Amino acid sequence: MDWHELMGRHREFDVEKALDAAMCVFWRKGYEGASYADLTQAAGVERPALYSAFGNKEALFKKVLVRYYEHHLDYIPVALALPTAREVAAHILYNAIDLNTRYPEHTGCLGINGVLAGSDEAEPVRLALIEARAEGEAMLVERFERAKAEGDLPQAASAQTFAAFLLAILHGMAVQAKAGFSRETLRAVADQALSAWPAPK
Amino acid sequence: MDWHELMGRHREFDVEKALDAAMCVFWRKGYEGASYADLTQAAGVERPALYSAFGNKEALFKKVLVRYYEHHLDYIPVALALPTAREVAAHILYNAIDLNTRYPEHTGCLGINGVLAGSDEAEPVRLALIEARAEGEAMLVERFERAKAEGDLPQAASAQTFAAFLLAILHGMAVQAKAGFSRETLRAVADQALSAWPAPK
DNA sequence: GCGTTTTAATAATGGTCGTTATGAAATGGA
DNA sequence: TCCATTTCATAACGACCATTATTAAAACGC
Repeated sequence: MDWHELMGRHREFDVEKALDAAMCVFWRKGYEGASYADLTQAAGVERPALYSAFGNKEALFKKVLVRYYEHHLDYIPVALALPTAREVAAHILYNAIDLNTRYPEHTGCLGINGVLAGSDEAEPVRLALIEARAEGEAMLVERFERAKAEGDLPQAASAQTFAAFLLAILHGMAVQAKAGFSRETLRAVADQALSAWPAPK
Repeated sequence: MDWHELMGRHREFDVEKALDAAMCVFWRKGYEGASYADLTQAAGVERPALYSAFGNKEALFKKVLVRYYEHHLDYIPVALALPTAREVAAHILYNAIDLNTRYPEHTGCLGINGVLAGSDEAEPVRLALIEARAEGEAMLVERFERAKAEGDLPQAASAQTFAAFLLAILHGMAVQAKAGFSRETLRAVADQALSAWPAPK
């Protein structure tokens, strides 16, 4: 490699910095929502320079994805080396939480956002969907408060937590269904979630 | 209402059918991935007819969303009326699974897909992301198989199920982070998930 | 310094997007 | 029958999209 650096004009921009800039844009706006104008502006590089360095938009996103796994999902191999499965799960979960909330300008996960986020003019629709889910969540919270009052859930339990947990499972299953998971697998996920449920009384 | 039906030419297409057709398209392709050409073709209606009946693309999606809640999420109020919180959760979970897998041409949830799915030419990227998650899932399955061999997970447990469950939580938390959930709420969700984890030995 | 090779910058390409004039056809009231 | 009103169909609009010719500039080996 690098044999081509011996001749010709040198590249004037930092490839790694440009890749990080592109990652920020994709992380925030998603794949389709990120226009090439956004990417070149964030990288401070003209269009043909990005093309010659990384290929087209799809190739650039895939390079960004590799970098994301190497630089931000490096806690996963660490977790996999832990002694117990519970520690594995805990390590992954807590590190994912940190990653999802560390950068205010691009929350969540690049992989999910990559196809969940969208361009700016789609924001009203995103907000409408978020609001719709929030209404559902509020109904669940109210219902679980009633359950506490009826002794159906322990007094120490948080209705808000149970609602958020249930919604997380629902969102996760929806993403998995989109990814082609079988009904039986989803059923097993749901049963596993229910096994965490406190017994009545 | 309907005062305007007394005069002028009558509408020649069924508004409800057009709304259902638009719902199918949005469900499969997401909001941004669904072009107005897709919508008019699916509805069998010319462009200005859709505009005059429902407004622009955003207004049409919101009308579709209302219809989705009324026609496909009607199991939620039913669930909320069940006697125990566990039954509420179980009813919602199982009905969501059915909804997510009932229609092969538009799997998952309209709400999630609305901002998760995309247009056809973004499919290579979707597949790349799905493959990346599948690799992570495979690593988790392998790790949990080892845990079973080490007595860290019960022999009766399914490593595949635990991996799918953990991924569902991760996906759900990513969606929630994107929706603005606080770090503390996500932490509570993770702890709730871990409370379902079987104890070692 | 010359020639070769690579990058940089400007600008243009074809295509698709969401949205909308425009005018013809149809309907009911007067 | 004629008018007011609404829908229908064709076609066009400007904007933005991802992608690339094209030309100028820079850096090396010789």
